[in-house]
Amino acid sequence: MSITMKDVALESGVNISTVSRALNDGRGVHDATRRHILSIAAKLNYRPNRIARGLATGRSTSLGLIVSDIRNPFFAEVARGAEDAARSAGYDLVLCNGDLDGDKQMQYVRSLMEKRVDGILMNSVSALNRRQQEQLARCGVPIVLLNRAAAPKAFATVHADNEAGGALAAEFLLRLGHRNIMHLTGPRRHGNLTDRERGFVRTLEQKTQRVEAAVMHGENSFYGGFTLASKLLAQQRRVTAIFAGNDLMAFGIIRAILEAGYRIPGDLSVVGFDNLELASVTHPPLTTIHQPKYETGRLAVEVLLRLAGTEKHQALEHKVLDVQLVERQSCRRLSE
Amino acid sequence: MSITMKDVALESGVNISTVSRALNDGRGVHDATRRHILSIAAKLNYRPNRIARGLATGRSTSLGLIVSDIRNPFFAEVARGAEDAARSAGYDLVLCNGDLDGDKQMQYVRSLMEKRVDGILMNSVSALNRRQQEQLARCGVPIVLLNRAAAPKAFATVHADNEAGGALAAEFLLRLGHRNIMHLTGPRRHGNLTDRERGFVRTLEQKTQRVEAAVMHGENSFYGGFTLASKLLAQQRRVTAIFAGNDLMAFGIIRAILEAGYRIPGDLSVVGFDNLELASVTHPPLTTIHQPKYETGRLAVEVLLRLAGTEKHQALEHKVLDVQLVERQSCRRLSE
DNA sequence: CTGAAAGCGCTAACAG
DNA sequence: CTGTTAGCGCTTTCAG
Repeated sequence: MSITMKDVALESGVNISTVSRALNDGRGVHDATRRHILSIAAKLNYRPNRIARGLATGRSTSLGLIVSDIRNPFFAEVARGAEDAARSAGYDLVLCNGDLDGDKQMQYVRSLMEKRVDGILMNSVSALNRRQQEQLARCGVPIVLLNRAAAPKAFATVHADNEAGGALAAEFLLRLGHRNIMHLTGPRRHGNLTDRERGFVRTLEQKTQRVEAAVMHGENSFYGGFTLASKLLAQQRRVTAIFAGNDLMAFGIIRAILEAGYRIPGDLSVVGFDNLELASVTHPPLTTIHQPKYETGRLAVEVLLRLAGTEKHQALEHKVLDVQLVERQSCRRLSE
Repeated sequence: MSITMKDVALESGVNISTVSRALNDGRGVHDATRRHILSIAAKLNYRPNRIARGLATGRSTSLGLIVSDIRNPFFAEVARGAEDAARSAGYDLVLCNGDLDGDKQMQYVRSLMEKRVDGILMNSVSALNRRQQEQLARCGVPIVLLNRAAAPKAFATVHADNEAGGALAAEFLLRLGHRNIMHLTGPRRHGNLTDRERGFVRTLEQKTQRVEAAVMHGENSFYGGFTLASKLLAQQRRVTAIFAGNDLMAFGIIRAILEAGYRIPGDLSVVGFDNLELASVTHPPLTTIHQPKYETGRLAVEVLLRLAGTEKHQALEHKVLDVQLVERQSCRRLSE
């Protein structure tokens, strides 16, 4: 079929193992023979078969990336960072959409392990039950998570400081004079969103007594935000500001508010989380908490590759990235 | 290290090849022995090594997906469709970001071929020069493109009817009474965008004589749209409507218009292309040409898998998917 | 510095 | 229906 090392060896008049050495590090091969072999390989247009190489070495030079849904712009950004980092290290990335479904995620993990990936980057394990998490923890492949781990010693993690971000949002809204604030977010027990919620609620509670803050949980998506906000507006509660679990939900919230005939920030202020590129395209442009998404993906594979290098998959790193408030035009100062 | 077929064979008291048969189709194995082997395999928690399998069979059960940039929501949607289809056929998807860069794309192709992927899904080949395209055409792996092929006999294709979409946009704007229309789009010679432009311009030209239509080319991104529109507005030309190459650019255009103090659709109408989920979140909601993105990805993988099945990679299919106008609130009828 | 040889884990004839 | 036997293409000791 295609050109193999054997062909190159035959043509070069050397042994196949010499070809192997020449083509890899090149160490321990006479410089002249190495150059000769290289030129023959080029002439024959030799292409290594990485899958054979993988069988022999036990490594596949590929990584798995399991995100909830690549259509979520946050994950797309992370994926890009991850792919760039993987690629520049010679690895490639297998994309998986876990849909926040424990069984589906485990299927992906199994499939990736059968392909002998050298590491797995995972969105979150909060959709997995106890048994699944343990199974994952001792699967023999390094894993890094994109949210805070429940069990810090089981997995490495790389994520933004979600709790601080939630606190930032709360402080900002309080500073503007808001006292009736809702938090519309995704499902309970969703790693990162839960941390944001905690930071937000805690700050509200400790900063002042006469604050009404309530949380509504829904689907983590554009439609989830839309639905939640529609429900809220129908209740006619006196709310002056909304903190969304993320920008995607904020977009849905904005849409619902505008469709209901209210104005932003005139009637309602809203702040998001993520700082997606499109956060500046809404009307009004969205005030939001910025987190370094691309960087998260990049860092996560760097950590992963470091783990994949060592024999012991220990020395788990836990990187937390800074967040910051990006003030645009979706919030207003409340008159006394 | 891990459990292999040999272990299962030893434990079951049969030959390794019987294990192989039992674990695969199961044909030609006595039902009782098969069940026995399966139970042993389960007990031992046996996991097949797909990379060894790949070496033996010559197939890897994985596909490559090369898109410009997964952060482009259009590609994210396509990728999701592709991944779902691949997964349900037992294949997995290797993600690559080609960045519209010919050399980078070819590097990806080479890397994918070294991993012996069974097929490649590619955004476009218009960034490749003649030599690269030919090289690609005879690389021995089935390829399907996501835009109209310059050489229809070299690659299979799956894409929306971009030319019809461009025509649709033109007809719509003309029907509303617009006569001074600009088309702001991405780089020249960008497969799909070029087709849209052609349909748009052709329709304008043949429907009426006294129409001014001009095209401005820029970067295919949010910022590209923003920049182009800013430039246009600075020129003070009398334009009443803008057709954007796609929604992402339309978002940038909208942002620029609003920032310059104009109103949509009061001062300027704009229509996009793609119908991204977020097209309904802008203010005003964007009128756009819908194309089936998820479906495109799904179909493309199906075509690819069909090609991967046959020995001869011929019988190239060319699927064109319908588009349609989605009227929202970013366009107005011109008073006489 | 180079060659010979064993083997990674699985499949696929070919016999029996 | 099952066992034997070659490999798939490459790496990696171990000798020379």
